[in-house]
Amino acid sequence: MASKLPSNEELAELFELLADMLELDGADAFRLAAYRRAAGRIRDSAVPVAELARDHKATRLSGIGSTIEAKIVEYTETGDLAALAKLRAKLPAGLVEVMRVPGLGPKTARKLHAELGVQTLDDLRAAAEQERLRVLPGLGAKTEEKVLKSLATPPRENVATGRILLGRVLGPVRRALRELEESGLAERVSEAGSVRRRCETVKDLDLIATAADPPALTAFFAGRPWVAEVVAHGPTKATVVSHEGLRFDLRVVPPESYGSLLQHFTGSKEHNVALREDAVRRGLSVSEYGVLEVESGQSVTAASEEELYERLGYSWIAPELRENRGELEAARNSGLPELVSLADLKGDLHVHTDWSDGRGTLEEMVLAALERGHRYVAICDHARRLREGRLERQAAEIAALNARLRGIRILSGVEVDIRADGALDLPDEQLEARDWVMASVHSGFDGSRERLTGRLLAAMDNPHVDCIGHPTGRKINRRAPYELDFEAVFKRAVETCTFLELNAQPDRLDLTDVHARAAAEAGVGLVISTDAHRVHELDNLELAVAQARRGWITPEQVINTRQWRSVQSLVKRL
DNA sequence: GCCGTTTTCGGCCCGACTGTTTTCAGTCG
Repeated sequence: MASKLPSNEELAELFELLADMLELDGADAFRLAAYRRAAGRIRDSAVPVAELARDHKATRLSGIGSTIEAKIVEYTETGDLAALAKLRAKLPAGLVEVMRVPGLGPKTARKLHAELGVQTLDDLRAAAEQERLRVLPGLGAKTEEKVLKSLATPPRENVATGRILLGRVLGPVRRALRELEESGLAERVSEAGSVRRRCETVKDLDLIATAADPPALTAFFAGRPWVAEVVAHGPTKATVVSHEGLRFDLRVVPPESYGSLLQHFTGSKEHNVALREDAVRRGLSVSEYGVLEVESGQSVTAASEEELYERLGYSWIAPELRENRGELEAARNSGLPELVSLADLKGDLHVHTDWSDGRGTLEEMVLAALERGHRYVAICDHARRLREGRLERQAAEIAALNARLRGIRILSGVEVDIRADGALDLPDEQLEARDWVMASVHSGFDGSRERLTGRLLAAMDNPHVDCIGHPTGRKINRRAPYELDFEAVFKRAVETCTFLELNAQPDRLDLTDVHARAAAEAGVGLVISTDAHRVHELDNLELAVAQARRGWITPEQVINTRQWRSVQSLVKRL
């Protein structure tokens, strides 16, 4: 049957909803955790889990057992789950939102529904306004006040996408860290949380420090000129909001448990839970303060993360890997990959100029690339803007600049559109004349999975196409990726020696960490490039490197860690 | 519901904070 299979995202949301509803229904907490873990696992998977389930292979993923596999099949075949329908009949759907109001939870929401008939956020607001919440045991005037405040402040739409692009926060975070270091009041300072793990989007910015005089440090921090609002300010903790609207959380911790606390606040939650579960099996109890040997009652603190991981039998794990995607096992068996770093990259293979929609001139972009230490840069303006002899004129200008400049090789590249029928918007003779060809989809994103996969396969079959640009077309927070048969794409990429891009635009980061990892495991060569349209966007490279590191990518798996001569030896031959 | 170098049954991370409470349940990260 060729009917459309649900995407991983759709399945993940399905099981999250099921968990939410079960939670309201008072189901066993471990059962909920199991559904939520499975949802995360499905979202993280690079292959369509619906397909795996159909073939009875989904249980190979840890966290997915026969019950959940059966539910995936049921959903695929019927479009719904009987379990969910039963819960829907019992509980109003709006109650899930009520449960998510800060300070409330499943137990309280259920009580509100049973005792006061609350079904929606509007019901909740009315009940709080009429001071009816306080009649319930465990709730009081404070709760009413809190509920009304959180219902009034953020418009609901923004809550869903309240995550900020990594590219927007790295600068402000570094500024804050530098100021803390230069204040003379801090001994050790580090970023923590999701920004330290270099997640593609983040919510709060966590900072950790040690200091001889903690209150002086938090006071210093709360008094920075870029602080627009001090949300909380105590002797060891300060929460502030910057003028850019970024929320910073500084914690000052005792030096002897710096390692434990940094590890704890770096997360992820999933990583920490798995680490602690594993420790329990070994008779150890891990908390943010140290490691307790349960039997002897002996407790040790860890001043560094290295010490902590070593104590638990692991080698140190790079923050980007801490997502419970196999890193703990690898760290126990000395199987962690050597991760690619920014310094490994020798050149940028996707840069625009004002020959198309870029803002910098050819020379400005090239000089900026040279300043950043690149040995080569591929100028890849849009082919549709280089008609009527402009492509050849640009090639001449590139040749002239190459003759004039030392230390960097300018490649005459081009970015061609992959049209709806898979054809490219430049004839083969013109492609052949260029040093480097990126092919990308810029239209028709809403086509079927078969159709978009077919377009990419056709582009890869072209003998002049070196690399597929931003392969899934997603824009974080704005546009979902188009659906692809990744297995087929990876296979064809290997067969045709076509590379796949890991695009560094802050809202693209495409391929994602998960797909980059799957591609590399399939043997696909990856290109990490900026797609820069302005000089300063050349600095975005580090965002894509971070994403690659989150995908376990090694320097060897990235094509542009090599000198141009070696890259040339890897591209497809006619 | 998942899972197994103590287990196919009986476990499943840990601590802080809050509001409402005289010892704690619920929520949060």
